[in-house]
Amino acid sequence: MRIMDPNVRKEQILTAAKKLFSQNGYYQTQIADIHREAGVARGTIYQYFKNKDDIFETLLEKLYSDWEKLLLTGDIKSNDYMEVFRFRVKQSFEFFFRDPEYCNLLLRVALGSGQNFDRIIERFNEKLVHLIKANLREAVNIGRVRKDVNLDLATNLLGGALSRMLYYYTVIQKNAGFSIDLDELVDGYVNIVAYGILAKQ
Amino acid sequence: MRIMDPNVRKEQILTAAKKLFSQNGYYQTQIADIHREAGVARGTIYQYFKNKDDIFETLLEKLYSDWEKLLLTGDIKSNDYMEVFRFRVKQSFEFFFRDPEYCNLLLRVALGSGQNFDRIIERFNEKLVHLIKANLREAVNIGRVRKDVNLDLATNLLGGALSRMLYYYTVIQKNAGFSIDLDELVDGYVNIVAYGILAKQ
Amino acid sequence: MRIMDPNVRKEQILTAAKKLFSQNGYYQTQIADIHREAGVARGTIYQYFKNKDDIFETLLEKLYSDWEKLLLTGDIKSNDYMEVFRFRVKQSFEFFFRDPEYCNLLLRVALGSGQNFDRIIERFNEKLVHLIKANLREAVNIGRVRKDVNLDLATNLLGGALSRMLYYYTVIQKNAGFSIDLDELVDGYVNIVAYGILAKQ
Amino acid sequence: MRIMDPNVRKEQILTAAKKLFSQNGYYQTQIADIHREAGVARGTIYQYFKNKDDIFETLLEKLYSDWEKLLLTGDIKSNDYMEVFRFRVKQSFEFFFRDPEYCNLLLRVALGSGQNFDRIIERFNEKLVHLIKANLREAVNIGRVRKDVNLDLATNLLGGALSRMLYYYTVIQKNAGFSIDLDELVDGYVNIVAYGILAKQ
DNA sequence: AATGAATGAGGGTTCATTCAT
DNA sequence: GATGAATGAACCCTCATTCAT
Repeated sequence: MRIMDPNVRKEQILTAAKKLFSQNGYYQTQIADIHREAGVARGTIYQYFKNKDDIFETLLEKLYSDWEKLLLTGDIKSNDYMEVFRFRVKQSFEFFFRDPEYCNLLLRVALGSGQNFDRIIERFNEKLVHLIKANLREAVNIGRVRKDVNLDLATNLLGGALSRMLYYYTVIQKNAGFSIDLDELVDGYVNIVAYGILAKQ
Repeated sequence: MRIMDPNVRKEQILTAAKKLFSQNGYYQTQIADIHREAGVARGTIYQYFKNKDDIFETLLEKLYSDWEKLLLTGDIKSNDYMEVFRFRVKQSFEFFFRDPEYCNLLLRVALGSGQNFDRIIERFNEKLVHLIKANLREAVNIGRVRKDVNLDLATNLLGGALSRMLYYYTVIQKNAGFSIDLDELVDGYVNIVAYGILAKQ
Repeated sequence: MRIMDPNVRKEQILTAAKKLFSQNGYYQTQIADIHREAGVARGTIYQYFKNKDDIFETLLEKLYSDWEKLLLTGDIKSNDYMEVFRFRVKQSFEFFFRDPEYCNLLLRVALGSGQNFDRIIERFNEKLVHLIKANLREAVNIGRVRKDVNLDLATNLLGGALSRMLYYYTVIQKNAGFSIDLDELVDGYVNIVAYGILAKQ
Repeated sequence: MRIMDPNVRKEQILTAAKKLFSQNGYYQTQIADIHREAGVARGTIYQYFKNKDDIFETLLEKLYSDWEKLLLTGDIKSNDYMEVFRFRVKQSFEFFFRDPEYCNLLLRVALGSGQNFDRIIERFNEKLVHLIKANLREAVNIGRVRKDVNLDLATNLLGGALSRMLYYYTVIQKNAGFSIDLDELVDGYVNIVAYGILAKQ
């Protein structure tokens, strides 16, 4: 029994929980697993978290606020809409590449864990949608994006494509041991989204 | 309750299960809920299914085979690659519009239900990826699609965009009571994917 | 595993619970004790009762309704107020002599088990108080009881004396193996209450 | 928190415990509640008390010794048995009126807290019974009390009546905000016990 | 002496599955 | 085949107590 800085201890538990939730999902991760993985007594967990839900929510809240922070910082000054867009996309890739467990947690586990966490997921969604849609709208206004694109549709298309790529390249491929060139990915994404896949005639 | 045609009875159970799994997720749906919803005794369920997993898997297998059947039938003869692509996309929309519960089941519930069903999910994925990738490859070969697109990347991009749109328009919007013009959706999707979002300069 | 008439099974559980609650109190009786005593699986208990509280409450409700039934039946026709009073007192003694566990449950366990069951205890109290007080009031009106007795005070005095005697003679003495003459007890109680303890001068 | 006179600290804890035990009962009062209420660290409690039981027992012992002290002091010299009896009863009322929490603790909480404290409760009982019975016996001997009263029965009757009145007037009525005239209560009690409730014919 | 983080045995409850009817 | 009562492993959470600081 070693007394420890409460923040460190809390982090210790969260780290274990993140790993296990990400690996096995919410319902297939037991409190017993977490306390074992964290090297902490079972009861200790309940000094830092109200219950299992609370751990999971804390993880998601942290993910959300980290992401939000990222979006606020490191802004780019450019007049080219595509440049800005490219920057944002790269940021997201970097963010999730650094922490694939987060990626898995958000894009798979939380999504499928039932209505308990719908509210939180919704917050992510809204933020993402808002971000893309607002940018798109502006780009339409300045004539950079075609006037005939349906904003809602485009937003979902871009968002879905991004999510899937994040998931694929950070979770699936990385697990398989592939090394990936970030810039290549981002370029690939932006390119298709911008110009489509068709060859020029 | 009367004795009944085994197939009908099985269907009865599956229908109830689909509704509940889709609504509440795998772990938050109890056998008790299913038998109540199906109007069947608790024990009866175990005469048609080995266990809870089996029900869920059966549902997914059915979804898979229905989808496969769809892909085989109603083929289109056209020399235009985009025409074929458009046809396929519309098929998918139609398929999931007809049965939003399936859409939810596949795109949310199964995805987030842990490793138990990874194998099945993987089958879907492979099929979808193969479908898109094979088509893309051919399109590249015949010069319809740019040679510089990364096939893997494009596949994930197209697939992710499609999944998200399916989920958004069949589950989210439909619940909100919106009526949706299918052709508009498909056109929107194909258009962006083909030509990108940028305005011509 | 023997399937059994649900009412019998429920009674089986209640009987075990009554014994244990009465013996050891609410908090010191575990569900494990009850299912063992009842010769029933742990989970079975939850098919008949929502939770531990529910078992206890059911027991008290049953006690209450049995008692109520008793009070309604077997009425006596007599013009003598003391005769009626005597009859009621004897009824109560008989009731609790027949089931000392009930007596213990009500007069000790429920009373001391915290606010959870206050509402139910209160019901008993109100009924008892009402009963005594209403009778007293009438007896005052017809001039059988002194006009200068404070009704509230007398009610509590009579009730408290009765409770204590019930508890003493049904729980304590009976456990000690004494055999008791009911009529003697009732006479003793009524006599003191009616004429006091003082010798005539 | 500063280091403090051990007796003061102990008192601090006991005061908090008394309030909480009296309010919520033994099992529904947690050590956490007590240390919070006492404004003392959790561990500190265990420097003054062996365990939770010990706190409760200390409280009861204190109650017992306070009561004993009361019985020894302030004696009355009178040849009239009823005068002495009246004095004793008034003493008890005063004692519990001054400290309703004690009254609740003894008459409800301790009574219902299971066998752990039976021994202590028994001591109270014995003392009370002895007191009443001894006095009664003497009163019988000097011809003040009827020879035909059953001593055991009368003792329980008088004790039970007194307990209930104490509880009713110190806990229930006081909480309801009634102000009560002590002498009236005592007179009422003694009067009924002495002369009964019946009107003289 | 005082603190409060850490502990873990223990208890209530859930729920998939079995099986006597 | 159909039923639903019975089962008990499994899991979350509480809380009295300990002990390093």
